[in-house]
Amino acid sequence: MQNHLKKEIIHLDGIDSRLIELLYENARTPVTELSRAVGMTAPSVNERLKRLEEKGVIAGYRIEVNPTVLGYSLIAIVRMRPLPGKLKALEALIVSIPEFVECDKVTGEDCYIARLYLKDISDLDPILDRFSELADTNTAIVKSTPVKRRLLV
Amino acid sequence: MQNHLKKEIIHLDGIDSRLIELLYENARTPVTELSRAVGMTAPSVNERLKRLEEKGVIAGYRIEVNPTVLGYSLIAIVRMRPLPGKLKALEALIVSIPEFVECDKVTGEDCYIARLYLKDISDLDPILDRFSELADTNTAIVKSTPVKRRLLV
DNA sequence: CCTGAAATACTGATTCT
DNA sequence: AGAATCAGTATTTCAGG
Repeated sequence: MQNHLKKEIIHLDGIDSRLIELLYENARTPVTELSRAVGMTAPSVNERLKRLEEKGVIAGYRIEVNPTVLGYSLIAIVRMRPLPGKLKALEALIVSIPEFVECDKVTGEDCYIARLYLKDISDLDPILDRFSELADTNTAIVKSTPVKRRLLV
Repeated sequence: MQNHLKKEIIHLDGIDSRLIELLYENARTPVTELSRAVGMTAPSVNERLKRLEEKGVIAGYRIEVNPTVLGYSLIAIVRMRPLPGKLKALEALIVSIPEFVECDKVTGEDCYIARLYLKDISDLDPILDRFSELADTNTAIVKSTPVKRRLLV
Protein backbone atom coordinates (compact mmCIF):
# COMPACT_ATOMS: atom_id res chain seq x y z
CA MET A 1 0.00 0.00 0.00
CA GLN A 2 1.32 3.39 -0.90
CA ASN A 3 1.76 6.35 1.33
CA HIS A 4 -1.22 8.65 0.95
CA LEU A 5 -0.04 11.22 3.46
CA LYS A 6 0.75 14.39 1.51
CA LYS A 7 2.20 12.52 -1.45
CA GLU A 8 -0.63 12.30 -3.92
CA ILE A 9 0.60 13.32 -7.35
CA ILE A 10 -1.84 15.11 -9.62
CA HIS A 11 -1.97 14.18 -13.27
CA LEU A 12 -3.20 16.78 -15.73
CA ASP A 13 -5.17 16.01 -18.85
CA GLY A 14 -4.64 17.93 -22.08
CA ILE A 15 -7.23 20.54 -21.26
CA ASP A 16 -5.80 21.30 -17.82
CA SER A 17 -2.33 21.64 -19.35
CA ARG A 18 -3.61 24.00 -22.00
CA LEU A 19 -5.41 26.12 -19.42
CA ILE A 20 -2.24 26.35 -17.38
CA GLU A 21 -0.23 27.34 -20.44
CA LEU A 22 -2.73 30.04 -21.35
CA LEU A 23 -2.82 31.37 -17.81
CA TYR A 24 0.96 31.39 -17.63
CA GLU A 25 1.00 33.66 -20.67
CA ASN A 26 -1.72 35.88 -19.22
CA ALA A 27 -3.22 35.10 -15.83
CA ARG A 28 -5.95 37.67 -16.39
CA THR A 29 -7.37 35.97 -19.47
CA PRO A 30 -11.17 35.89 -19.00
CA VAL A 31 -12.69 32.48 -18.42
CA THR A 32 -14.88 32.97 -21.49
CA GLU A 33 -11.81 33.37 -23.65
CA LEU A 34 -10.16 30.32 -22.06
CA SER A 35 -13.32 28.36 -22.71
CA ARG A 36 -13.27 29.29 -26.39
CA ALA A 37 -9.63 28.23 -26.63
CA VAL A 38 -10.26 24.77 -25.18
CA GLY A 39 -13.71 24.22 -26.73
CA MET A 40 -15.72 24.16 -23.51
CA THR A 41 -18.26 26.35 -21.78
CA ALA A 42 -17.23 28.98 -19.29
CA PRO A 43 -18.75 27.25 -16.23
CA SER A 44 -16.88 24.05 -17.01
CA VAL A 45 -13.59 25.87 -17.29
CA ASN A 46 -14.38 27.70 -14.08
CA GLU A 47 -14.88 24.38 -12.31
CA ARG A 48 -11.58 23.09 -13.63
CA LEU A 49 -9.76 26.17 -12.40
CA LYS A 50 -11.34 25.79 -8.96
CA ARG A 51 -10.24 22.16 -8.88
CA LEU A 52 -6.69 23.05 -9.94
CA GLU A 53 -6.59 25.66 -7.18
CA GLU A 54 -7.96 23.27 -4.55
CA LYS A 55 -5.50 20.53 -5.47
CA GLY A 56 -2.69 23.06 -5.22
CA VAL A 57 -1.58 22.83 -8.85
CA ILE A 58 -2.26 26.53 -9.26
CA ALA A 59 -0.56 28.02 -6.21
CA GLY A 60 -1.55 31.58 -7.06
CA TYR A 61 -2.02 34.29 -9.63
CA ARG A 62 0.82 36.80 -9.64
CA ILE A 63 2.08 39.78 -11.55
CA GLU A 64 5.58 39.83 -12.89
CA VAL A 65 7.22 43.15 -12.05
CA ASN A 66 10.17 44.32 -14.11
CA PRO A 67 12.80 45.46 -11.59
CA THR A 68 14.89 47.19 -14.28
CA VAL A 69 12.17 49.75 -14.94
CA LEU A 70 12.13 50.59 -11.24
CA GLY A 71 15.86 51.23 -11.28
CA TYR A 72 17.19 47.83 -10.21
CA SER A 73 19.56 47.30 -13.10
CA LEU A 74 21.78 44.61 -11.58
CA ILE A 75 21.21 41.07 -10.35
CA ALA A 76 23.76 39.21 -8.24
CA ILE A 77 23.84 35.58 -7.13
CA VAL A 78 25.32 35.38 -3.65
CA ARG A 79 26.50 32.10 -2.15
CA MET A 80 27.05 32.08 1.60
CA ARG A 81 28.71 29.74 4.06
CA PRO A 82 27.87 30.59 7.65
CA LEU A 83 30.64 31.10 10.19
CA PRO A 84 30.50 28.76 13.23
CA GLY A 85 27.35 29.31 15.27
CA LYS A 86 26.01 32.00 12.92
CA LEU A 87 23.59 29.99 10.82
CA LYS A 88 20.37 31.29 12.35
CA ALA A 89 21.56 34.90 12.41
CA LEU A 90 22.68 34.64 8.81
CA GLU A 91 19.36 33.35 7.61
CA ALA A 92 17.48 36.01 9.57
CA LEU A 93 19.57 38.78 8.03
CA ILE A 94 19.00 37.50 4.50
CA VAL A 95 15.26 37.32 5.05
CA SER A 96 15.22 40.85 6.49
CA ILE A 97 16.81 42.50 3.44
CA PRO A 98 14.18 43.05 0.74
CA GLU A 99 16.74 43.19 -2.06
CA PHE A 100 17.23 39.45 -1.53
CA VAL A 101 14.24 38.39 -3.57
CA GLU A 102 14.90 34.64 -3.25
CA CYS A 103 17.05 32.38 -1.13
CA ASP A 104 17.55 28.62 -1.02
CA LYS A 105 19.25 26.59 1.67
CA VAL A 106 21.24 23.84 0.00
CA THR A 107 23.47 20.86 0.58
CA GLY A 108 27.20 21.15 0.04
CA GLU A 109 29.82 23.72 0.96
CA ASP A 110 27.69 26.77 0.42
CA CYS A 111 24.75 26.69 2.72
CA TYR A 112 22.67 29.48 1.13
CA ILE A 113 22.28 30.63 -2.46
CA ALA A 114 20.44 33.92 -2.82
CA ARG A 115 19.35 36.25 -5.60
CA LEU A 116 20.03 39.91 -4.94
CA TYR A 117 18.65 42.92 -6.86
CA LEU A 118 20.69 46.13 -6.92
CA LYS A 119 20.17 49.64 -8.23
CA ASP A 120 23.87 50.08 -8.67
CA ILE A 121 27.06 48.10 -8.28
CA SER A 122 28.03 50.50 -5.51
CA ASP A 123 25.15 49.14 -3.44
CA LEU A 124 26.75 45.71 -3.34
CA ASP A 125 29.53 46.31 -0.84
CA PRO A 126 27.37 47.96 1.86
CA ILE A 127 25.06 44.97 1.76
CA LEU A 128 27.83 42.37 1.80
CA ASP A 129 29.55 44.22 4.66
CA ARG A 130 26.57 43.43 6.83
CA PHE A 131 27.45 39.74 6.43
CA SER A 132 31.13 40.01 7.29
CA GLU A 133 30.70 38.59 10.83
CA LEU A 134 28.20 35.96 9.79
CA ALA A 135 29.40 34.25 6.64
CA ASP A 136 31.93 33.80 3.91
CA THR A 137 30.32 35.04 0.74
CA ASN A 138 30.90 34.51 -2.95
CA THR A 139 29.17 36.85 -5.37
CA ALA A 140 28.57 36.49 -9.10
CA ILE A 141 26.98 39.19 -11.24
CA VAL A 142 24.36 38.09 -13.74
CA LYS A 143 25.41 39.00 -17.30
CA SER A 144 22.39 37.52 -19.02
CA THR A 145 19.57 35.07 -18.39
CA PRO A 146 19.46 32.35 -21.07
CA VAL A 147 16.41 30.78 -19.40
CA LYS A 148 13.95 33.12 -17.77
CA ARG A 149 11.84 31.41 -15.10
CA ARG A 150 9.58 29.19 -17.14
CA LEU A 151 6.81 26.67 -16.79
CA LEU A 152 7.84 23.07 -16.29
CA VAL A 153 6.55 21.02 -19.26
CA MET B 1 21.01 66.61 -20.47
CA GLN B 2 20.21 63.15 -19.33
CA ASN B 3 20.15 60.05 -21.41
CA HIS B 4 16.59 59.24 -22.35
CA LEU B 5 17.40 56.17 -24.39
CA LYS B 6 16.06 53.15 -22.49
CA LYS B 7 17.12 54.42 -19.08
CA GLU B 8 14.10 56.23 -17.73
CA ILE B 9 13.38 55.06 -14.22
CA ILE B 10 9.73 54.90 -13.20
CA HIS B 11 8.72 56.10 -9.76
CA LEU B 12 5.56 54.69 -8.24
CA ASP B 13 3.24 56.61 -6.00
CA GLY B 14 1.51 54.99 -3.04
CA ILE B 15 -1.51 53.92 -5.04
CA ASP B 16 0.56 52.24 -7.76
CA SER B 17 2.55 50.39 -5.11
CA ARG B 18 -0.62 49.23 -3.40
CA LEU B 19 -2.10 48.02 -6.69
CA ILE B 20 1.07 46.08 -7.43
CA GLU B 21 1.00 44.54 -3.97
CA LEU B 22 -2.63 43.51 -4.35
CA LEU B 23 -2.02 42.07 -7.80
CA TYR B 24 1.02 40.18 -6.56
CA GLU B 25 -1.22 38.50 -4.00
CA ASN B 26 -3.89 37.78 -6.59
CA ALA B 27 -3.40 38.84 -10.18
CA ARG B 28 -7.02 38.01 -10.99
CA THR B 29 -8.49 40.48 -8.50
CA PRO B 30 -11.26 42.37 -10.35
CA VAL B 31 -10.60 46.03 -11.05
CA THR B 32 -13.69 47.00 -9.05
CA GLU B 33 -12.27 45.30 -5.98
CA LEU B 34 -8.90 46.98 -6.49
CA SER B 35 -10.68 50.29 -6.84
CA ARG B 36 -12.48 49.79 -3.53
CA ALA B 37 -9.18 48.95 -1.85
CA VAL B 38 -7.45 52.11 -3.03
CA GLY B 39 -10.48 54.42 -2.84
CA MET B 40 -10.82 55.17 -6.52
CA THR B 41 -13.23 54.42 -9.32
CA ALA B 42 -12.77 51.37 -11.51
CA PRO B 43 -11.97 53.30 -14.73
CA SER B 44 -9.24 55.25 -12.95
CA VAL B 45 -7.65 52.10 -11.65
CA ASN B 46 -7.93 50.60 -15.11
CA GLU B 47 -6.03 53.56 -16.55
CA ARG B 48 -3.31 53.16 -13.96
CA LEU B 49 -2.92 49.49 -14.77
CA LYS B 50 -2.68 50.27 -18.49
CA ARG B 51 -0.01 52.84 -17.75
CA LEU B 52 1.95 50.43 -15.56
CA GLU B 53 1.80 47.87 -18.36
CA GLU B 54 2.87 50.38 -21.03
CA LYS B 55 5.79 51.62 -18.96
CA GLY B 56 6.86 48.03 -18.45
CA VAL B 57 6.49 48.00 -14.66
CA ILE B 58 4.00 45.16 -14.94
CA ALA B 59 5.77 42.73 -17.26
CA GLY B 60 2.94 40.21 -17.23
CA TYR B 61 0.28 38.33 -15.33
CA ARG B 62 1.33 34.77 -14.52
CA ILE B 63 0.14 31.79 -12.58
CA GLU B 64 2.37 30.16 -10.04
CA VAL B 65 2.34 26.39 -10.52
CA ASN B 66 3.34 24.14 -7.64
CA PRO B 67 5.78 21.60 -9.10
CA THR B 68 5.61 19.38 -6.01
CA VAL B 69 1.96 18.57 -6.64
CA LEU B 70 2.88 17.45 -10.17
CA GLY B 71 5.51 15.08 -8.82
CA TYR B 72 8.62 17.25 -9.00
CA SER B 73 9.68 16.84 -5.41
CA LEU B 74 13.32 17.93 -5.74
CA ILE B 75 15.05 21.14 -6.74
CA ALA B 76 18.74 21.30 -7.57
CA ILE B 77 20.98 24.29 -8.20
CA VAL B 78 23.55 23.39 -10.84
CA ARG B 79 26.64 25.51 -11.47
CA MET B 80 28.46 24.89 -14.71
CA ARG B 81 31.81 25.87 -16.13
CA PRO B 82 32.07 25.17 -19.86
CA LEU B 83 34.96 23.12 -21.23
CA PRO B 84 37.09 24.91 -23.87
CA GLY B 85 35.09 25.74 -26.98
CA LYS B 86 31.85 24.31 -25.57
CA LEU B 87 30.13 27.44 -24.31
CA LYS B 88 27.52 27.73 -27.05
CA ALA B 89 26.72 24.02 -27.02
CA LEU B 90 26.41 24.05 -23.24
CA GLU B 91 23.97 26.93 -23.24
CA ALA B 92 21.91 25.34 -26.01
CA LEU B 93 21.65 22.08 -24.09
CA ILE B 94 20.53 23.81 -20.91
CA VAL B 95 17.85 25.73 -22.78
CA SER B 96 16.63 22.55 -24.48
CA ILE B 97 15.96 20.65 -21.23
CA PRO B 98 12.61 21.73 -19.77
CA GLU B 99 13.54 20.64 -16.24
CA PHE B 100 15.95 23.59 -16.19
CA VAL B 101 13.35 26.19 -15.32
CA GLU B 102 15.80 29.06 -14.98
CA CYS B 103 19.40 29.78 -15.92
CA ASP B 104 21.66 32.79 -15.45
CA LYS B 105 25.00 33.46 -17.12
CA VAL B 106 27.28 35.03 -14.55
CA THR B 107 30.72 36.47 -13.97
CA GLY B 108 33.34 34.46 -12.13
CA GLU B 109 34.49 30.88 -12.28
CA ASP B 110 31.13 29.31 -12.86
CA CYS B 111 29.68 30.57 -16.05
CA TYR B 112 26.10 29.33 -15.62
CA ILE B 113 23.90 28.88 -12.60
CA ALA B 114 20.70 26.95 -13.26
CA ARG B 115 17.69 25.76 -11.34
CA LEU B 116 16.66 22.17 -12.05
CA TYR B 117 13.40 20.44 -11.08
CA LEU B 118 13.43 16.67 -10.60
CA LYS B 119 10.82 14.01 -9.92
CA ASP B 120 13.36 11.86 -8.19
CA ILE B 121 17.00 11.97 -7.19
CA SER B 122 17.61 9.14 -9.63
CA ASP B 123 16.77 11.51 -12.46
CA LEU B 124 19.74 13.70 -11.63
CA ASP B 125 22.57 11.57 -12.98
CA PRO B 126 21.07 10.91 -16.43
CA ILE B 127 20.65 14.65 -16.90
CA LEU B 128 24.14 15.56 -15.66
CA ASP B 129 25.64 12.82 -17.84
CA ARG B 130 24.49 14.74 -20.88
CA PHE B 131 26.82 17.55 -19.82
CA SER B 132 29.94 15.44 -19.28
CA GLU B 133 31.60 16.52 -22.55
CA LEU B 134 30.51 20.14 -22.26
CA ALA B 135 31.11 21.35 -18.73
CA ASP B 136 32.33 20.78 -15.23
CA THR B 137 29.28 20.80 -13.02
CA ASN B 138 28.63 21.35 -9.35
CA THR B 139 25.24 20.41 -7.97
CA ALA B 140 23.56 21.39 -4.72
CA ILE B 141 20.19 20.04 -3.58
CA VAL B 142 17.73 22.53 -2.14
CA LYS B 143 16.79 21.59 1.43
CA SER B 144 14.49 24.52 2.06
CA THR B 145 13.69 27.94 0.68
CA PRO B 146 13.93 30.62 3.39
CA VAL B 147 12.91 33.30 0.89
CA LYS B 148 10.42 32.34 -1.77
CA ARG B 149 10.56 34.58 -4.85
CA ARG B 150 9.11 37.82 -3.58
CA LEU B 151 8.33 41.35 -4.66
CA LEU B 152 11.08 43.88 -4.36
CA VAL B 153 10.01 46.67 -1.95
C1' DC C 1 -20.05 18.99 -18.47
C1' DC C 2 -23.97 21.85 -20.46
C1' DT C 3 -27.83 25.52 -20.61
C1' DG C 4 -29.78 29.80 -19.28
C1' DA C 5 -30.49 33.66 -16.42
C1' DA C 6 -29.17 36.98 -12.75
C1' DA C 7 -25.42 39.48 -10.60
C1' DT C 8 -21.25 41.55 -11.35
C1' DA C 9 -17.52 43.60 -13.96
C1' DC C 10 -15.40 45.90 -17.92
C1' DT C 11 -14.98 49.60 -21.52
C1' DG C 12 -15.55 53.91 -23.73
C1' DA C 13 -17.09 58.51 -24.38
C1' DT C 14 -17.74 62.57 -22.01
C1' DT C 15 -17.20 65.92 -18.44
C1' DC C 16 -14.85 67.98 -14.52
C1' DT C 17 -10.91 69.68 -11.84
C1' DA D 1 -3.07 64.96 -17.37
C1' DG D 2 -5.57 62.28 -14.36
C1' DA D 3 -9.98 61.12 -12.26
C1' DA D 4 -15.24 60.78 -12.03
C1' DT D 5 -19.87 59.48 -14.02
C1' DC D 6 -22.81 56.93 -16.72
C1' DA D 7 -24.39 53.84 -20.25
C1' DG D 8 -23.76 49.79 -23.16
C1' DT D 9 -21.33 45.17 -23.38
C1' DA D 10 -19.18 41.40 -21.67
C1' DT D 11 -18.10 38.21 -18.10
C1' DT D 12 -18.80 35.54 -13.98
C1' DT D 13 -21.57 32.74 -11.18
C1' DC D 14 -25.48 30.08 -9.86
C1' DA D 15 -29.39 27.17 -10.54
C1' DG D 16 -31.01 22.96 -12.54
C1' DG D 17 -30.42 18.98 -15.61
